Formats: sequence, structure tokens, C-alpha cells
Amino acid sequence: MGGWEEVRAEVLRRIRAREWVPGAVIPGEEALAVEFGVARATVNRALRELAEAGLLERRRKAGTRVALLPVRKATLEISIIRQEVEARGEVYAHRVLESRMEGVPLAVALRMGVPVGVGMLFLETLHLAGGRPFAHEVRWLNVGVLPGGAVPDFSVTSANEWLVQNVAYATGDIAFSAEAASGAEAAALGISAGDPVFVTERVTWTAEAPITFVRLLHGPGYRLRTMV
Amino acid sequence: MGGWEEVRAEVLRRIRAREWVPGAVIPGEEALAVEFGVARATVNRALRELAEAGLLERRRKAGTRVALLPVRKATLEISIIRQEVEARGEVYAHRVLESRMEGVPLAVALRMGVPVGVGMLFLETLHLAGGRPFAHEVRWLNVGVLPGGAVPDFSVTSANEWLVQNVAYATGDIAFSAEAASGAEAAALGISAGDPVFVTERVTWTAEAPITFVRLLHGPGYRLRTMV
DNA sequence: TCGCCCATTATGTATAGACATAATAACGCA
DNA sequence: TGCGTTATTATGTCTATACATAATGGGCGA
Repeated sequence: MGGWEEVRAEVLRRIRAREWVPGAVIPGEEALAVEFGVARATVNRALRELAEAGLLERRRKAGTRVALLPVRKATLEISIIRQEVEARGEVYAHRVLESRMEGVPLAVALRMGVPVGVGMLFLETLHLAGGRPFAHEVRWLNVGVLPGGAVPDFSVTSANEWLVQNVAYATGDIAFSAEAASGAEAAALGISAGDPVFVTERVTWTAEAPITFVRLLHGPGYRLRTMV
Repeated sequence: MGGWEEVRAEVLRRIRAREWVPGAVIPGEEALAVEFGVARATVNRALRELAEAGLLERRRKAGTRVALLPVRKATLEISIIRQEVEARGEVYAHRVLESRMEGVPLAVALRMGVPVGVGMLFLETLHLAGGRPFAHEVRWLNVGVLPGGAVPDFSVTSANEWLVQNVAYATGDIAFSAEAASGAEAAALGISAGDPVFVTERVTWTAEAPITFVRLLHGPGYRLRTMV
């Protein structure tokens, strides 16, 4: 048996075929290395990947066992909205509806971990696909942490894209939910008030300070997809 | 400098600090290994992780460069509903509302890749958290591929959990969307018709055949969260 | 008997060296 | 000059070996 991918495939086959049942300890790396005729490091690489995928549980000394209730991990690819639109074969455009300095309200302050009323740039943007509304974005931006200091013109490059290019590689957390569109939101998206919208809320941080809070609304028909 | 995590951290720091700008080729593994005083394999491990996270792009011969438009990867943990409810500190229960053999309708047949009218087990389940409706599940189950052949009693262990334990480790795809609750769905969840619901649809496969199609509805207030 | 400490053990990581592979860049030929 | 072939090169992977680390289970002592 050849490389680590073959080892992974064979181990996966044994798990699926229930040759190794959930909860049971499987042979150690050393034993598998001998059986498969590879080095232990190769087995380690294969088992590590399966553990990261949630199919195996590994603990030092205790050994490796097949997960009893495997928590499957699906990976979502978070790309910029322009790419998402263009991937559908449509022409992207965006329009800045609002752009002003404003003190953050309580809900935003709590999420960003800053005091209420801190001055941030408030941005409201409509993203268009083929001229039709695609997503409505509301954003608070901590201009203090921007590289260069000056605030760029977001009507040229959207804040979404500009941030990915210029303050990227930050950490953050994301939440998805379904909500009813408010009157203003519905008007922007060209739907009716009360219609269900797919909401993405994201807070982004550097090591020290919060960068931005975004609330993104997608109208009916939007689907977020992934594979497992 | 010590292990691969330290190397990863330092490389990440240089990317964030823009010492290495997006699009630029960074030094080769050999050079970094010398600079950090570690083996090339250690640098390789660190760079591979960053590439998997979408921050670096690596190509043989061409070298490693900082991603221009990094596609961030967020991992969603797909756990069984009982675990999800219990993680909130609430008591889980479920009720099977419907359970009968039935030919699959067109929409389901298309998603599962089977002919219209194929006989499958139709299941309708309500998941409860602390006695209150938590999620409404509609499922078509390809009983032909179940291990053992016999159909278990899903009123004891929910189909959701039973499948994870018994036909787990399958592949599939998942889609999330926001929809308006139909009258029947709203009644089951104890909300009003037209209220926005968070919809999760999942098709699961073994290597050969489709196993199940699930449509899961979460009422208002539900949030799907993850970190980046 | 109970509880603490430590030997044991499987995984986790690091290393140097080697070869494989993909893709570019350079070369040579027409 | 244009195009196809080849040499070069950075990443990808494998191996053997060594040591680190966490956690278990047994042994020891109170």
C-alpha cells in the first residue's frame, strides 16, 4: 500500500464497512504501519486527517477509536460578494447608500466588545447581480485600525472587498439566521416587508481590536451550500 | 524558533503585518527552514496549514505566495439535534408525527438522483427542547440501503441520531436558506404561517446509493454559528 | 481501602535525507 | 520567430529515528 491517501482510504473503508465499529479502539500506528508496509509517520498523517474530519478520536496513551457520535465538519468557503456573484455568471455592481460617522448602538457595541457610542464609520451598501439587488449590507467599521489611517472610497471598491485585501487574515465569528425583512430592508432588496431573508452577521478582529461588524441580508432564493 | 505552530504563527504575523504583501512570492521552504532553524518538513507543515486555511497559495515550482483574495474557510460542526439541544442545557425529546412508505415526489427524486415514485420511508419528526418545539424534520429514507435490512423504531432513537450511528461516515451536501413557514410547518413549530424559518436541507450518500434526504426547519431565534 | 505518584504507552512532533511530481523556464530545432 | 522538448526547481511525500507529551493504570504508602 502506497501513500497516506491510500492509508486514509483503507481506514475509512474499514470504518464504513464496520470492520471497526464505533467506540472501538483501532490498532496503534505502529501496528498499522507494519500491516500497510509504510512508515509510522504516514499512518499518522492519514489518521490525523480522519480525526480532524471528526471520524476518529485520538488521545495519547488511550489510542485511536472510531467516533461514537461523529460530529461532521462541513467547511464553508467565505468569499467576497463580487466573486460570489461572478461565479453565478452575473455582472457585479454595488451602490453605497449611506456613509457617515456615528456612535455604535448597544447591540453592535456588545458584539464588538466596545463601549456604547464609540464613533465608527457606518456604511450601508447594496450589492447587485445583473442589476438586480443581491444582498443588502450594513456595516460598522472601526476606522482607527485601518492601515494608512485614511478611509478609502468604498464606492470604487466595496468595503467587503477592500477589507479582505487590506485587513484580511483576521479572526472573527459568523452567525447565520432567518429573519423577516423590515420595511427599509425590504425596500432596498426589492421585496415585501416581512418576507424571509437569510441573514449573515460577522464580527472581525485583529489581535488587539475589533475591525468591523457586518450584517448581510440575502433575499428569498438565496442558498448557502456546502459539501460534507 | 521551536515547532511548526511557532513557524505558522510567525508566517501569519508577517502576512498580517504586510511584510509579505498579497500576491508576492514568499521565500522557499528551504530558506525559511534555515532562517527559523528548523527542518524543512516543519516549515512544510506550517505552510500547508496556512494554505488549507486559504491564506497562502502553493504551486510546485512556482513557489508559495500570499493569497490575493483569500477565500476564508469556516468550519461548521454538524452534530445531531439531541446534542445541540443538550448543549444548550435543555432536555431533549422528539415525537414522530408521520411514518409511512411513499413514492418520492419530483423535487426529492431530483435531489436524490432516483426516479420519481421510488418507494421510500417518509418520516415527519418534531424535535423538542425543554418541551417546546425546536425543529421540524421531514425525511425520505432509502430503506433498501439500511444495514440489517429491518427498519428500526425511530420513536425510541430519532432517525437523525440512528443514522449517524449506523450509516454514518457518508458523504453528502448541505444547503441553508431562509423561507416562510407553510401553515402545516408553522402549526408544528408553534409559530405563525409566513414566519421566517431557517431551513437546512441535506442529501446523504454512500458510495453507491442515496441514503436520505432531510429538510429541517428551525423557528425564529435559531442561529447557526461558527468561528473563522 | 482510599488516594497519590509514577512507570508505561500511544500519540505528537522534529529531523535529515531521499525521491516523486508538477510546472515553469530555458533551450534547441525548424 | 515560433513551437515543442527538456532541464530545472519548489513543493509533495516517504522513511527511519528520536524525543516530547499526555494520560492511563498499576503500585505504593498512609
